This record gives sequence, structure tokens and C-alpha cells, in this order.
Amino acid sequence: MNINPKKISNPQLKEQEFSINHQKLIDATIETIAKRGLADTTIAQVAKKAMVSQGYANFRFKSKENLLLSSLKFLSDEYKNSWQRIFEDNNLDPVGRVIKIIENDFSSKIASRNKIAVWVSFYSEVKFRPSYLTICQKQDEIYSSQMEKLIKELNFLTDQTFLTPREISETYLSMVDGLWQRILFDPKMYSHVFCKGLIKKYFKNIYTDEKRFV
Amino acid sequence: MNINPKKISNPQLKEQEFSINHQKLIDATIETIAKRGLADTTIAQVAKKAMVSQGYANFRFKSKENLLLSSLKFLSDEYKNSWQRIFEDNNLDPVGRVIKIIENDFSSKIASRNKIAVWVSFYSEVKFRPSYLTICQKQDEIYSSQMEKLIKELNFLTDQTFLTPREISETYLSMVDGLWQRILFDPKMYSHVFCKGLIKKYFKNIYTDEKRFV
DNA sequence: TTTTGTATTGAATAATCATTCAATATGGGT
DNA sequence: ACCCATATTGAATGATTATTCAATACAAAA
Repeated sequence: MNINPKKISNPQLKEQEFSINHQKLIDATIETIAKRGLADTTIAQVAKKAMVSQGYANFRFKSKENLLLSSLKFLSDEYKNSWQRIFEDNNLDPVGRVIKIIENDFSSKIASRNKIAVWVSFYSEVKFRPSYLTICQKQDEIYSSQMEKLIKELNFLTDQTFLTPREISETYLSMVDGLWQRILFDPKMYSHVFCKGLIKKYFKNIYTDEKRFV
Repeated sequence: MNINPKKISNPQLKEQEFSINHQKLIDATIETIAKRGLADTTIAQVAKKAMVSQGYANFRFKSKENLLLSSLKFLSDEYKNSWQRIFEDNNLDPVGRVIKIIENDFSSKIASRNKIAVWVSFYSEVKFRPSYLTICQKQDEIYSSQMEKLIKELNFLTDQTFLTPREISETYLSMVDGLWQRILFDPKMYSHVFCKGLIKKYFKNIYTDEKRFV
């Protein structure tokens, strides 16, 4: 018996990847990992949450592994887009851009405990799944180099010379990763306000004259 | 057929936890997680590496879950001991102590890619296993408060007043966690030398007069 | 040597799950 | 109204794996 009404495929979209069911399954995967962990995420649960049959989920993504990989790619793209929007905003000066970056990195959309749990689940498998590693490494490279360029502009406008742009950007990115992890342990103590404050204080200590790093 | 010679139990040690097989199994568990990941760690593999039968591993630890928990506890204790040794060394002044802490946190014993992989595997399950969370939270609390106290002493000796001890210690601990994670992604770029240098530069920037933060 | 209690084995069990696929549903074209 | 291509189902399959437990090995005591 076919309970669900048939989903109409859009012939314009040659790429399967954009169909409704495809995205429903990816969303359900992320939700399931967030709620139960990667180890306890089964195709049956994901399919149930996405309201399709178990067989369909597998058929659609060819394998569970591929479904997980697609979900990681989706998360990675989501993060990239939010970051990219800030860099493309021509109304921002370097300081404003850094502040937006910090605020984005600890926004409720990006740094929710659920999403962090999903990220860390994938991180934990990076050593064993080359495909995960590739995505995470590429992501890292992009943000490292973009952040470094941004700090270079910032240093150019100030008399800060002791720390190199590379050092500042690596320190920033490490702090973000570390704080995200700590949100997992204790989301109350490591509130978004606390994390943003800590990082702004770091920048304030470097660029003492800049009043916008509260 | 019983291939292995019987292991002699030491009646002095009432606590089962100290027998040879107990430790062999924990070591094998950590090695297996490091090599294959938490998801692909089976009792059969652990038992094989520890050179005991599969049944015995389960009998000894009551359950796989308990074996994993014991392994996490072991790792946690190992870290605590290395840290504690530094705090009990009365020959060190605050600066020397901070430097030792940094060097310990990126020593090959503590910050090997294998061990970090194991840590992150457990971290990734923290949201779903209260027993893991408890251990990680407790660990975090200890280091936060000890580090804060240490920085307080350091501030007392210098004219640094802008950053509070709490802020410095939280920043330090976050950076360490973040850098560890990055070692997973790219151990060559995030070499121990690089990580230690980055953190010392952070301290050097705060305590500009202190020449030992190279 | 024989007995006895403990340590250890390894094969059987039962549960869980990814994957497959034959059967069915659907909706547009004719 | 019928056909056809595609979408979707759901039950069956086979692989993997934690857990159990009856059988065996062993060391020390008697």
C-alpha cells in the first residue's frame, strides 16, 4: 500500500540532488545524529523521520555512508554560505567584518548544541573516512586563508605588529573550535554571550584602540 | 583448548581493576579506537589485540559499554597525573609552570594523533551518554580552576590587568582543544612545535616583559 | 594424586541493521 | 481508458556483533 502521495519530480532539475525527498532525508539525518549520535543513527530512523520507507532512503542515496557524506556536505555548505555573505558585504570595514564573523560563529543557527554535536560526530570519524577528512580539510583551508587576509587588512590599519595575521587567524579559529566543543560539555557556562565576549576581549587586547571590540 | 597460560591473580589486590588482563584490555581498547574509530570497535577485535578470548573480555567488564567507560577513565587519569605532576613541582615559579603545562599539552604522549582521535571519539558521544559527560565535565572543571589560580599568581607578579585570570585560562583551554582537533585534520601543519609556538606567542603578547615565553 | 574453586575459552544465541528487490502505486501521454 | 516509465514500498536476506554459558584448563590445597 502506498500511503504517501507521489512526489512530482521537476524535470528542470536534472540533478537528483535537488528533489524534495533528497533534502528531507538530509534534514532527518542531521536531526537524528543530533538526537541520538552517529553510532545510533540507523537508516530506519532517518527514513521514519523523513516519512519515507526504509528501502527508499537506501535506494535514493545508494548507501548509508553516502547519505552521511551528503549530510556533512550540506552542513559544510550552510556554514560556508553564512561566512561568504559576510565577506561579500561591501558595507563592512575589516573591524565590522571580524565582528560579524564572531557573531556568526556563535549565532544560534551555527553554534547550537545540536549542530555542534553533529559536527563533532563527523570530526571523530575524520581519521577513518578519507571522504570526511577531505571536506573538513578543505573547509579549514578556506577559513584560514580568508581570515588571514582579513586580519592583514586589519593590521594595515593599526599599529599592531607583534602578532602576525597568520597567528591571529589560527588563534581565532582554534578558539572557536575549542569553545564549540565546550558548548557540548556545558552549554550554560559556555553561553553564546560568554564565548563572543571572550573572543572580542582577545581582539580588544590586540587592537587596544578599537572601541568596537566591546 | 586453552592456549594461554593462566594468569595468576594477586590476592593482595582486592580490586579487580588492577589485574594484568584488565589493563591489557583497556590498552587494547584505546589502540583499537585509535586505529578504527569508536563505531568500528568490536569486542572481538579488542579481545584479539589483548590476546584473550572474546567471552572473557565481556565477562571481565560486564559489558562493552563498561569497557569503553573504563578506557575513558584511564585516559582521563593519565592526563590528570601528567598535569598534577607539574602543579606539585615546587621548583617551578608561575611562568615555569605555565610553560610546562603548554609543553605537556603538546607532548607526544598527550597530543598524539591517535590519542586525540580517541578523545574526540568520546567527546562526540558526550551528549548521548551521561557517564561520558560526567567524566569530561569533571575534568574540565579541574583544569579550569587550577589554571585560573595559576594565572592569578602570574598576574600578581606583572602589570597585566586588562585580561582577567578567568579569561586567560578559558582562552588557553579553548585554544588547546581547538588545536588538538586541528591536529586530527592536518598533523603536519599543526605540528607540536607550531601549536606550542602559537600559544606561547599568545602569552608573550599578554606578558610582554616575560622573556621565557619565546 | 585427587579435589576444588577460579580463570578462561569458544561456540551458540539473539538482536540489530544495511541492503536488495519484487511488487505496487502514480500520473502523464496517447 | 489504457499504457508506460518512474517513484516508492516493505518484507526478506545476510552480515555483523554483543552477550551468554556450558565446557575446559589450571594452580593450589589436601
